[in-house]
Amino acid sequence: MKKRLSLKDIAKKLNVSVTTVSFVLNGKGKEKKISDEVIKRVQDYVEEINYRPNPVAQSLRTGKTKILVFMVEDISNQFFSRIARIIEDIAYERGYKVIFCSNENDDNRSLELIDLFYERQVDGFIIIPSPGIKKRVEILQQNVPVILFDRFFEDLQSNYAVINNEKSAHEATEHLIERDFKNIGLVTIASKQMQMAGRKDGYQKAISEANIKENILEIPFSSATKEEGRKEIRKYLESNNDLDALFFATNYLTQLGLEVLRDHFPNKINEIGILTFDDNELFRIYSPSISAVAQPLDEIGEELMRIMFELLDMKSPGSEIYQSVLDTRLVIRDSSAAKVKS
Amino acid sequence: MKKRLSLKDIAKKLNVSVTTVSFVLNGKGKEKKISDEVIKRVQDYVEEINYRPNPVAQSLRTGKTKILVFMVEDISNQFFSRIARIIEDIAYERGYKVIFCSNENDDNRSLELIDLFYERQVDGFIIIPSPGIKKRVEILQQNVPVILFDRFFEDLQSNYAVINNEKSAHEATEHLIERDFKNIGLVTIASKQMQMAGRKDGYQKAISEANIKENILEIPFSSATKEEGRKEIRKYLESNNDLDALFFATNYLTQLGLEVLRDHFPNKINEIGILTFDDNELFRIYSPSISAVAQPLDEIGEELMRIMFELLDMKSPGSEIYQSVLDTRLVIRDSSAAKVKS
DNA sequence: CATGTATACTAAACCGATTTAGTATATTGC
DNA sequence: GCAATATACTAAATCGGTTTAGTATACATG
Repeated sequence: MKKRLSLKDIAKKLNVSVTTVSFVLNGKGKEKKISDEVIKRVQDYVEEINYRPNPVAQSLRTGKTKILVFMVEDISNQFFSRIARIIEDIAYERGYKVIFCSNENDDNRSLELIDLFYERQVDGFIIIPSPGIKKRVEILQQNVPVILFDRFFEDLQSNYAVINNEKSAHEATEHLIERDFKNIGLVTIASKQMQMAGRKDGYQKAISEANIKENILEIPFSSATKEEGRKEIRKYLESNNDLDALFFATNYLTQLGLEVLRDHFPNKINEIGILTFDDNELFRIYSPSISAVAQPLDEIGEELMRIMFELLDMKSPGSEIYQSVLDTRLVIRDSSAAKVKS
Repeated sequence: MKKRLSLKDIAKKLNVSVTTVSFVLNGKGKEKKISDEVIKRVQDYVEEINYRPNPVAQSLRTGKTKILVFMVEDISNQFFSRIARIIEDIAYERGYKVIFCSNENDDNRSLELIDLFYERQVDGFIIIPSPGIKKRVEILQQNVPVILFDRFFEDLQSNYAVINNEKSAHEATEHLIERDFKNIGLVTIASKQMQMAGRKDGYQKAISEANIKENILEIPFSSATKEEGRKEIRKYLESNNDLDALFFATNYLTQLGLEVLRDHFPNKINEIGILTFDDNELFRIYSPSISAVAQPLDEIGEELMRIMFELLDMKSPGSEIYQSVLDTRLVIRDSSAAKVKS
């Protein structure tokens, strides 16, 4: 494979200066008073040899890399990889590449990754922030476009696209109440993260409005291994025999819950109402199919990129703030059908 | 945020040359006869200001970007995103970043992406090749490390890490036979891709060894939308009422199959044996839990990266070929338990 | 005819590193 | 004491673009 050609080679071949070629390539021919004849010669030759400028050199000079970073908790999680896929498509259409990375919701990892990519001069960040990186985000967004999603910091002005967790959980709980469930348990994780708090609030609000009693299992975050989680849920179900519906605050918990039901309460699965936050294939295919609060993945992806391009097109970062709160969709399936009471 | 410092700034500050600083930073101080005193002064200052060389400039000069490309059909597919996660971790440990991209199993998209990233001077490619890119892979691998996975081209010498599809399908089918299933249907897609062919071969071999009759549904690849797929499977089940077990050749088909069973043959799910290629959460959690041929995701990821680093550490690309065929694990769950025949 | 202003281009600086090819001084060998 | 070698460092080229600041020529104007 022959060596790649450079501007210099082209210039030499055409007997013009590197500058001229560069101007033409960047569409500044007219503006820079290059004659039509030369413009055509350059364009034709460039076409002929299928020349493409070296992006690394361009990045060095311009400080722009046409690379965006998409940082989530764990890219192997459906929710994140689905959005990743959407973002990838939109980015490539505009000539941007995307580097995905997983921060494990760990502050140190997040900070390392941010530094790493900031150094690499990526053009923008889309981040699910781990709890303790507010300071870094604040500084970062003064230098480069940053958009948070899934959650944000209440006391930091920043760009974000999130869903309305409280409203969604409220509606979902109301749905269960409408379907005549009277003793609805919420299974969540003990976490101060805003999206979890919002879901809990929504649940509590609907419960108290209906004048029934709340019943919450908060699984300690530290003991959130699968085994521990299952144990907690099992204990909860055993000691709350009168529950007639379960609302799981994340898909992860729902999966644990379904396993527990299958393995230890096989009859209950068709007697108890089940509703989950975050939809995925599993819940659609499961038998019974599981009702779910579906986040609008396409919308989230599109919104994130819409904001990103607004920010990229602006001259001064930080001069305007974009904040989107999107609505979820309640997907009603068999698991929340009113049950025939025995 | 103050401007980032460059080698020049450091050199000026310390009254040495840029060259000296560069040598020290690259650990060539001793070799280049820089005095211990100067080495220390440079190191201390660099430490103090927490200087990190500009990776873009380094890339321009060295031609290396420390970026790898991981190209799969669709990054939002569990199978791929799980491997992506493993690769990400290993790569970062060695200072490499990974760009993930989805080729949709489309040749044009694959070629575009390859060109795009080759231009960007990425250091290596890990690729699930779409059917028609053999030529490009052949050329590519002469210039940069390339490893194929999931499938490869039979008539092209290349690095790859794949699983033994035939053996896996053979074992899986044997397992069903052992469990006393007598009329085992294979549901696959009509595709000449080697991994699909291998799975079919393994199934057929086991069937003929057991002296029972084969029964194959090949869903045309073109009509492989969800709706079409479900229709095909439904028709198949209706017209093959005597099937007592189903072996799905991909997890995608299994999902369709489970839906069809749930919606149209609700009793059959517990009467019929079910086995799937490619394990995932869904199958573990499903009720009944679904037996599966599990690809060793960690091993695949680790093997890919092991080979990648071998190739990266070599001076001349292409001087050695690495080919790995990994074994799968048969995860036996409830769906393949011997059924009580009525 | 001298001056001003378009036109059509180019030389050279620059981005920030790495690396080759030196140079100046000190030390060693004979 | 003088050439050869080692030591300790540096100037400048290079990677491949973009961009600033010119230059040379043609043409118009008073």
